[in-house]
Amino acid sequence: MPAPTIVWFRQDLRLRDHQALTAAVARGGPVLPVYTWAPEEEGAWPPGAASRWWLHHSLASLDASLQRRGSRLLIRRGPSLATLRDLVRESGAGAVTWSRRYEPASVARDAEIKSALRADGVEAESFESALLVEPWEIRTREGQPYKVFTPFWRALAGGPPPGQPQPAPARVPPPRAWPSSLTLEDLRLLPEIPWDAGFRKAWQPGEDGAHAALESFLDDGVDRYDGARDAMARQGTSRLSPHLHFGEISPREAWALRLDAAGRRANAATDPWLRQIAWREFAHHLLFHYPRTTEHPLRADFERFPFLEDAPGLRAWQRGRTGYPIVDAGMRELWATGWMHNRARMVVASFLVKHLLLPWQDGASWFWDTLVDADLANNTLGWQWVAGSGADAAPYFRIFNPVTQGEKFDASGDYVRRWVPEIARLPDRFLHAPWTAPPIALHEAGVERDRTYPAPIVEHGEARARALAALRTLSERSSR
DNA sequence: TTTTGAGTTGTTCGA
DNA sequence: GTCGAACAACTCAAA
Repeated sequence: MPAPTIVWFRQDLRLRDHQALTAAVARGGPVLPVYTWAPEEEGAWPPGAASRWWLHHSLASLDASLQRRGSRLLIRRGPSLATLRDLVRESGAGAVTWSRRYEPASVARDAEIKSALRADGVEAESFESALLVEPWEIRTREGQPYKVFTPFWRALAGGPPPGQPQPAPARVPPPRAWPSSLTLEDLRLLPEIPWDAGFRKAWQPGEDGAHAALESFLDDGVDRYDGARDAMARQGTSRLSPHLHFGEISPREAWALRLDAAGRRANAATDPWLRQIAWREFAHHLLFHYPRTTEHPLRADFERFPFLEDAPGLRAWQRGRTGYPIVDAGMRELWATGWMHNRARMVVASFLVKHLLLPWQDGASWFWDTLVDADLANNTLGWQWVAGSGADAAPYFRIFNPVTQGEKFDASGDYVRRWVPEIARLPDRFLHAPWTAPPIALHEAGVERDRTYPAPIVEHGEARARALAALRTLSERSSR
């Protein structure tokens, strides 16, 4: 009987299309699936509260899936290397397998663990899992990583199609005796104050939930995606991001399942939804190649962008009390459900960086703590893109007008009414700009300026001019 | 090497 | 109401 193999789970909480698991099963001996909780190894970015909530439920789901296949999930606390060594010793395991991660802290840690285990005489093997293509496999002709999405996308869509996803193993052979394990509750991932009621209604973490979400989107939403994804009140998006982040479904599965109405594989070059999957891919590749960008702007001149300090402004933004209904609706959706519509993310991010002139890093930190899909690569790319300091950055003049955005993408007002109920009775034409409503309309809607709902904390025209002036300081000084 | 065209998601202003 | 141009200059990627 071959020695046991340890499968070290991290952000790959699934059984399907899982090469590290498949390889472990193929070795023929018992398999020990383990999760090690080691937030201190995530550098400056240990999982936030919303992520921990998701993680708890996803681990529970993974354990249940393993139990249906004759196995279970071991849970331990880090440090990861010491924990894996303990398990090797306790079980007599001859090998450890895992799925690669690409964030700066993980890359360094995993390399260390791999060489330490090998030095111990234990086989250690990592597998691809989270991406369609490894970050070092796509390069420009110059051999550099892509910094512009469109050519990256052409290279990805024009390259060989991603491999076929593998099925889950029918059975995961257990060891004769299980080593000790913590319980999931021991990790204390769930909030002590029960703020998660909205989360439970909105989400089903775990591999089954991921496939349910994908299938309902493929049945129902994907063909309308291009037109519908911008409407904030509708479920026009796939809502797959947290499932992808935790690896409950692999991008290869998403890619492979994407069939057009006639049942053919969708065309990678033209499918708008596959393009979004490619953005995720792009973000991960960029973070791998430019690990400093979690804190530092990719474009160095933005180091001296004249951001302000404004604690009350930041707090108003976080709490959804800026006086701009579409901004406040987004921020409150985030707080209540751990998620925000993508269009709303752009609007609130632009508002923080351009209207309030607050550092994008402040926004990134808040999103990190509050999003269930908080993902270092996506978060970094998104914020730098909005700030104008990143790859393929928004042109300097792209400053969202929160009123126009609201009128365009929440024309019915359903989104604002849902998340900012105190102004719900305002007529549509004032809903996105309550300060323009005449006193009688406010009165009839039961809105009292500054008491029911705040007046705008900055005036759009002034804020826009101020942001443009701040951006101009960069080009002035650099051209000298 | 040099040149050329392009670059996710916008807004405003004036005709 | 609709439309097109202007809004910095720069960097990237490929020819």
